[in-house]
Amino acid sequence: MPELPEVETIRSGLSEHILGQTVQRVSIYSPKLRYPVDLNPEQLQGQKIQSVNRRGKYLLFTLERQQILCHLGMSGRLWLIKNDQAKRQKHDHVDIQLETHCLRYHDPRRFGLLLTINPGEQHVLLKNLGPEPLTHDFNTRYLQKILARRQTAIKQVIMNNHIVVGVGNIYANEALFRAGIHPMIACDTLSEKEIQSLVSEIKKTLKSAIKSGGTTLKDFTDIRSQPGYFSQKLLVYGRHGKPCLRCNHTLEFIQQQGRRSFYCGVCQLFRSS
DNA sequence: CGGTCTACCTGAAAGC
DNA sequence: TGCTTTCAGGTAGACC
Repeated sequence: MPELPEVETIRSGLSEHILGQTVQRVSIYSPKLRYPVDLNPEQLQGQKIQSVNRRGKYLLFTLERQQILCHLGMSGRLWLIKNDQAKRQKHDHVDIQLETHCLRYHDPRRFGLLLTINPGEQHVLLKNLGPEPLTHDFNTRYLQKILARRQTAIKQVIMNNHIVVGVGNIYANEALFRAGIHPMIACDTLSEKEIQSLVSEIKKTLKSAIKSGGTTLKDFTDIRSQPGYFSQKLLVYGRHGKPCLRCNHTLEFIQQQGRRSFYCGVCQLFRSS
């Protein structure tokens, strides 16, 4: 579900409310996520939350003696609920009871994860991640080098979190449209100008989505159940059959690696290699 | 190493 | 109405 802007929206919302709070109790109702939840309630109890950070689509909660790594997968959600409203529903898997609120992990499809990181440990899931797209480490020269030694469609490259983190199906489609690049073009045929434009549009799209509080398609909300408003600014995602907002040509979609790619055949001309 | 495909899981929507 | 099929925001790991 959530891509970088949605995770960032959750991170900043949580930060405002839970920093400095002490864990009162941890309840694991169902440990069956992508990996079994390995949080240790006894160890966590009494620890203060010092920071909430984000790496790609991962959230990292730093406590006094441990860190908690969290990924929301496709359908994971984190809610902050007031203590008196804490009645459990289907697919609520873990509660972290704090002083004023309960931090609740909910995930119908169970593709997410909640894992412990011990001090000094470099978690294997974080080890081989690419640069953050909103830092200078993600730049034209970097992407140029990567693209030159690969032979696959450009969309797959920008969705590969070993190359750049945080770009999922929605923002890959949006950024490619804004850069005028067809999703199926072989990545090693992009010009320097196109690569520059793509890097720039990825950054701009993500920043703009963060500003809007993320994208709500079906059910994304922030920790207070407010939807994100970037859905109203989507130019191609989910708009197949509708007119391109730039040239009026009817938008199309193709299946690519099992995922849908939405594009405008006029604004994003295909060329074979 | 790089590229492609599958599996993990549930629910909503579409198709019949 | 109800049964079946398809699809969904992610990504590690198996395979070639």
